[in-house]
Amino acid sequence: MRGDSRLSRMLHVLLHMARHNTPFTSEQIAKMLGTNPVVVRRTMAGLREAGFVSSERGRGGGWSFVSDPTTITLLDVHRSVGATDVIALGSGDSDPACGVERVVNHALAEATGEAEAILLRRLGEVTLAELSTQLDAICKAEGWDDQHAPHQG
Amino acid sequence: MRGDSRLSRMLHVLLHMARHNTPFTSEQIAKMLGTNPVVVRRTMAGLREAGFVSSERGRGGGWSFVSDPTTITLLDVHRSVGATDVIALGSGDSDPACGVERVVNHALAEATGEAEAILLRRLGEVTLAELSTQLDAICKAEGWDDQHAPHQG
DNA sequence: AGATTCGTAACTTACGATGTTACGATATTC
DNA sequence: GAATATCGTAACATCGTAAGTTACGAATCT
Repeated sequence: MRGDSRLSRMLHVLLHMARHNTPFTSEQIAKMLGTNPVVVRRTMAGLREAGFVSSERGRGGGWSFVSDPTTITLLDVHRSVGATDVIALGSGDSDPACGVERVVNHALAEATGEAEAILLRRLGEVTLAELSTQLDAICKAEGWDDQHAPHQG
Repeated sequence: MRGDSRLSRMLHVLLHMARHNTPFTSEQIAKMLGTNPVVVRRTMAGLREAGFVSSERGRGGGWSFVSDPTTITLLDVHRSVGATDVIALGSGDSDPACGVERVVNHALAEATGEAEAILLRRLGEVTLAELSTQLDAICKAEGWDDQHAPHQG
């Protein structure tokens, strides 16, 4: 897999957490995502700042979902993990004297701007609650219990 | 500037070349782009394979535009430079057993897929000839001759 | 006090685009 | 045919970002 996996990972975690009452430790989440507890804390710090989760230290501590899944969109999560530019097509100088560069920059900005706008709009249209509903359908169709579904990734 | 600048740079070069008859050396192009002749050759090799330009070795050699600007779209150039995924939002495992991951992957693929489709469509709708026409307008409005316009970038 | 768990700094690794050096191949000029 | 100009390409270095790792301090519970 290439690029930034933070959004994907955090959605994964949030979906699980929104369906359980007990806190998850960074260790557990790291196993769930196939990564390291420090990476989990680092990434989830953004979710905490956004108010989506809380963390408690010490024995019995861990991460808890403390918000309303119907109000959190994928865009909210995307922003909370501190993602930068999603579209990697750079234009050159931002204030070019060269007319050629100005024409090129403008054409590229048109295309990438619209694509990025669409992406953010789509992310903003989907809530965690909607994903959870989709998950219900899968669990039911395959006779799964979310708690015991396999977790290779 | 962040990300991949190859498309931007190659459009810059192609626009210049399409308006002149003499070949450009890698050295000249490198100065134009603020980079290195080797980078120019490396990137323009893709344009040559696509049939948009040709290169000649030895004294008096260099790069020449050998195609029709009305038939080359920005998408053609984008593809010829060997660009990979433009949208950097990765999903996790491509064939996950975990239902949560399947739901997340699907939601992200929907959003990024549509954004990428829009981007490619837009790039495919603009030809080099159209950019050249826009450039004519700028040159005329500002009393420029393309040959002598400044080239800081 | 001891165990658990998060917070965070510091360092390393991985990867792709870019930059640089070096040298060989080819074409022109004299 | 020697000198020069120019591309072709390999090899290596640099840079930015996400990710992985180690280490240790802070907080909380038993």
